Amino acid sequence: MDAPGTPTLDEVARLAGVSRATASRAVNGSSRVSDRAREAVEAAVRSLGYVANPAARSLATRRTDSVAVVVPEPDDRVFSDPFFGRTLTAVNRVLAERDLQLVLLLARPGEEEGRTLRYLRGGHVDGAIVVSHHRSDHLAEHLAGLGLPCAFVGRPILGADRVAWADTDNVAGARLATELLLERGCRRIGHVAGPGDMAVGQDRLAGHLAALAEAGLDRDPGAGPVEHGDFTEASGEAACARLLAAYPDLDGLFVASDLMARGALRALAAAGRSVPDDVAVVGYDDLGADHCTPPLTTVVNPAGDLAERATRLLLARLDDPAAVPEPVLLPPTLVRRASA
Amino acid sequence: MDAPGTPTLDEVARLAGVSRATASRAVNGSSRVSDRAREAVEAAVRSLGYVANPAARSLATRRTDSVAVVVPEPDDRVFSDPFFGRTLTAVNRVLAERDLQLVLLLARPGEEEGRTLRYLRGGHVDGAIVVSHHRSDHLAEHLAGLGLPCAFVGRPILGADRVAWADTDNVAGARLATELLLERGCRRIGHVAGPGDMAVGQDRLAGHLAALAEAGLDRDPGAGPVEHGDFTEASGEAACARLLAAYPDLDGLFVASDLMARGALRALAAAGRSVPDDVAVVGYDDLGADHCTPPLTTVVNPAGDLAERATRLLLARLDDPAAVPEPVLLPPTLVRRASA
DNA sequence: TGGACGTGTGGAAGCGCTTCCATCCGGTCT
DNA sequence: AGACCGGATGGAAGCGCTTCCACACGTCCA
Repeated sequence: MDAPGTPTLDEVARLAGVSRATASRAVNGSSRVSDRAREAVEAAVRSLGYVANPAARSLATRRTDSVAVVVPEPDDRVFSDPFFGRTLTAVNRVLAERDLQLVLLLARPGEEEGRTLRYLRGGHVDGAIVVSHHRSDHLAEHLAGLGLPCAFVGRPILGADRVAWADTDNVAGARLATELLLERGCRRIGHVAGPGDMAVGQDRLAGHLAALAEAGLDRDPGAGPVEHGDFTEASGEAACARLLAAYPDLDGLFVASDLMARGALRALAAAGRSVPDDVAVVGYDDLGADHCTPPLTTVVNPAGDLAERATRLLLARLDDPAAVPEPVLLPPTLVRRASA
Repeated sequence: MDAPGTPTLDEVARLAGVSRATASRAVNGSSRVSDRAREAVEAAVRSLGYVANPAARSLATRRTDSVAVVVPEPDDRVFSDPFFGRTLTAVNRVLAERDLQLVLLLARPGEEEGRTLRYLRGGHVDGAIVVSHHRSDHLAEHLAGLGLPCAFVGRPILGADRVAWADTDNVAGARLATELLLERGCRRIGHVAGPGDMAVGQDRLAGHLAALAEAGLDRDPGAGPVEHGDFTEASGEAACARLLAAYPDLDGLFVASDLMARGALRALAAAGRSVPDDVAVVGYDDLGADHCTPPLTTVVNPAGDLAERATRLLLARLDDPAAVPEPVLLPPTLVRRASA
């Protein structure tokens, strides 16, 4: 790992004519160092090209100065869904403010959360941010049990009271979307829902059904034009096709994510339906929605904000492990474009 | 970083009734351990839930068991260009075989390579894989100078003889693409090129020009219908628009990446040109090319293979630092679809 | 039967850093 | 002038692990 002649703090101290203790204090910007000593050390550091050995430092301080971002999704989704791009970008930016390194932990297909959990327990990181959490991964409970500081982007479906999290109010957002379709006069409204094992999928479905119920369009739970996707474009297309097959007279469609909505638009086009005239469509997320044809009316899910808030919650935990952070819940807003 | 009561190797050894040295050997699967001792240690590890402290291990072994992937691009490109997704997925898979952790190092906008270089020099990782390297980052030279084992995905533009790399033959690929357009009968062929400060941009341009020259369509270097983009969809659209404005009679277009080609198709549609009848288009990469309208004829750039080959080159270097690996150069192939 | 050899084991030395604690020093207060 | 104080400093312990080395103990062969 180190180049052969990597200088150590000892050599810096010797060159600067101070003890290793003082050199360490100078390097770490401690106050209890005279200007004279500090300058000597700084000069020595420069002339030797000294860089502290992170393993040694970490061993002594019991900190690693790095934070894991855990994404229990296959890599291809992470690198194709703009939601993750936004999220990781924001997390990275906030962590960089404090010189913390981001370590991306992806679930690899076919493996349980064992490997990830082992990594987190192994003391490789000071804390974790969990992004796309599913019911079955039990991450909130595991992490709370571990005592590892953590924060969730999106309310955890289990153990939400034991960890910090930031989310948008997905129930309210879905209600907004559905109400818009109702106002437009749609009466046979379908829903391409997110995964049933994620809070975001459940909440958007719940908000949608609540709005329908208020409008007197009750339906039996579990019945009606609802098909689940997994937040990929392909799943949105397939779900929409199933919906059209079962309910050919659909006049409105609420899709639980813009990426799925993009797939749905393709299915609608393939079925010869015009949007919004035959079927009005509302998406969710406002990620790439303006690049669809037609541009998508959607609910804003401020992924960057959310990630930043979650990261700051984590930072607060790192600063003061005793602090019990309040969850953050942001209000949704609707953006009207051409599709509804 | 550690939970308060994290068990140490000492406690494992005590519980197993052996010395710490033996416990260490057992944990690391050394051969020089009796079955009796090994089983006792394994039992102790299980009952205590022992996980080795990576900092301590790394300090003693001078290894970190992690590898950096360096991408000198802004995060938003990394998370939107499918090329990176493929690449990172493949690297991650190969590293996982050896239980190496991937650490993603993105250039943050507005900062020089200082931070990245500091990290690499700091001994945080055992080696590095560099993905989208530009002339000005001088990464090949820096890394070779550092003595840090590394491998490049895509031939480095400077210092290619000092580091390991894997690439496809981009000159040959561009030639293939251009020849196809020529065979089709195109005579006024434009090119949306990649960045001029990357080997891949230069090579694809060179192959294109070589094919034109062979067909007797020489042109002054630097002149003619060539516009550069930066491998984003938006830049492809803009470059194509510039091309159409300057050369309204274009009948063929070779675009140096599929993502840019997608943008180019949009520009062509906006200009009312039909593809392939008015303008035949060939892309490069075969990433999402089949999802374009019309589906894109393109040159296959096997991003996953490339990344895997580069990663294996790195692993070989890690196993035997003295080994001087041969560069890998894969042949390109053409995929015909509707656009040309 | 004695030496050579191989195998499993433990003691102990470090890896490079931080930080507690004792010490020292110059200045201030009484 | 002496006690006192606070800031700067160095010595040394220790973070948890690996690994060199020495040693004990059989085994095997001459």
